[in-house]
Amino acid sequence: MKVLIADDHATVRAGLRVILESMSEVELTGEVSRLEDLEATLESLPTDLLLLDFRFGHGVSLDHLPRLKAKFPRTQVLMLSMYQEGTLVLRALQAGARGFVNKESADTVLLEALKAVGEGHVYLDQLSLDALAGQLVQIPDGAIDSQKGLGLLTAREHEVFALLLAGQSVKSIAFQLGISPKTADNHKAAVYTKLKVSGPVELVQFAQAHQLI
Amino acid sequence: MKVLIADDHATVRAGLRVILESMSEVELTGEVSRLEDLEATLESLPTDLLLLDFRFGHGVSLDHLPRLKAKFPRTQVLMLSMYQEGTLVLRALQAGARGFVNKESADTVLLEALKAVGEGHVYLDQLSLDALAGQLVQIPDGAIDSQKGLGLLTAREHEVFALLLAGQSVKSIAFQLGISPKTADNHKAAVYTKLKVSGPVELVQFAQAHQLI
DNA sequence: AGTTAGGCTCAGGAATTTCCTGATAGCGGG
DNA sequence: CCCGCTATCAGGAAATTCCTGAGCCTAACT
Repeated sequence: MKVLIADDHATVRAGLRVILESMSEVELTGEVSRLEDLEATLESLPTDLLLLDFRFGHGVSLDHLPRLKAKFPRTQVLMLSMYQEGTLVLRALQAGARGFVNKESADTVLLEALKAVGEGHVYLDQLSLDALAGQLVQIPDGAIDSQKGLGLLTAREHEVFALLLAGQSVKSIAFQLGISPKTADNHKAAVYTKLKVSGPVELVQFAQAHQLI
Repeated sequence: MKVLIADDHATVRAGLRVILESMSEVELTGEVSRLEDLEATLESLPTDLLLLDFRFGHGVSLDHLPRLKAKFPRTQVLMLSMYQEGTLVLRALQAGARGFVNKESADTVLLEALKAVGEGHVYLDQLSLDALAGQLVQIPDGAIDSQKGLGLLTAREHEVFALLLAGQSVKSIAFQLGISPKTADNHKAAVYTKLKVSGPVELVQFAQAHQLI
């Protein structure tokens, strides 16, 4: 099985190389460090399996996946992600990736993934599978969440919540509502607690998850 | 872990019983052979994991899943299918099932599945995973390039950007990247400037607008 | 009526984060 | 060789967050 590595970071490539060498079926045909070189390399090196960094080249390599798959249909793509890219697993599969493995995973996971994808199967590590399933669920959270989450907010807290989602600072929220910044701050804290979020990022993501945005 | 078996066929139930007995963590609390008895049994027997036949009671048990999940949210459902129900894996996950295993699979697969689902993870056997991925692929028209502000980010800034979207604090980002909090802070500032956002909320919204989450 | 509970308001103060500035070092291209 | 870019670090002022306590009002319950 001819494998090509595509990752910006030399250290990652080196690590992958070591892991791949332990697999007799794998023949590492080359490495690519820049997105610009990827297509040309694939043209010159027939490749069965492309180990593709999720954030390869500046941007999300996902965007290029459909084109790659169209151009090199017999090359299977196994995505490597540095972080927990959660919701992007679905899009990766939709774009034609055949596997998704976090770089934190044990070497054995990567080897399993290589084997599975090489044999024409799909492979997702546990993190990605859980994330994907979470994405797909569309039924149950409604009843529970509306009570455990948004339903708990008081009127004032709802206002603050909405203004926070608009990107307003606590100070300007206080001004708009005609209350003290301290009070607005307290409302924000109450919102955080009730929605079980611990920062603005999670707050927006909560809203996004509940289609409030 | 309290497990309940729901399957029409006595032979299947017997087989499952044997397999389950080999797992020390599992406590088999009961068995249900008729769909009509399922809800009543779940009410009387607190259940962590429901082993549910895909074709339980004449019909597709999938249809009842959303209601079951709403009524017994803490009960995780592991679906057992007799045939290759391919296209239905997606619907099962959407309906709230946490796992899908074919009865043809080896006993070890079922045990793995039980363990994973019991620990809060999702489990799909190879057949189901492949089927699911097949369902999801959609090779779209043109590759979408979302490289407006993103292209401006350096590699390091991309990493920081990704970690910020994961809700991490600057401090923990610094720790993960092995750099000073001050440096990470500077990277964050650079990201803000280049993406023309002025706070975490706008940052997440930028990501959302560019389909990065 | 009295009591209790919950919501809204405010603020003190410590800890933390942000924001701006300056500075050093490596690396690659002209 | 110098210049620009990147990565690194840090100082210090300003702002924000986090935790805590507290007063007031209304609604509900006894």
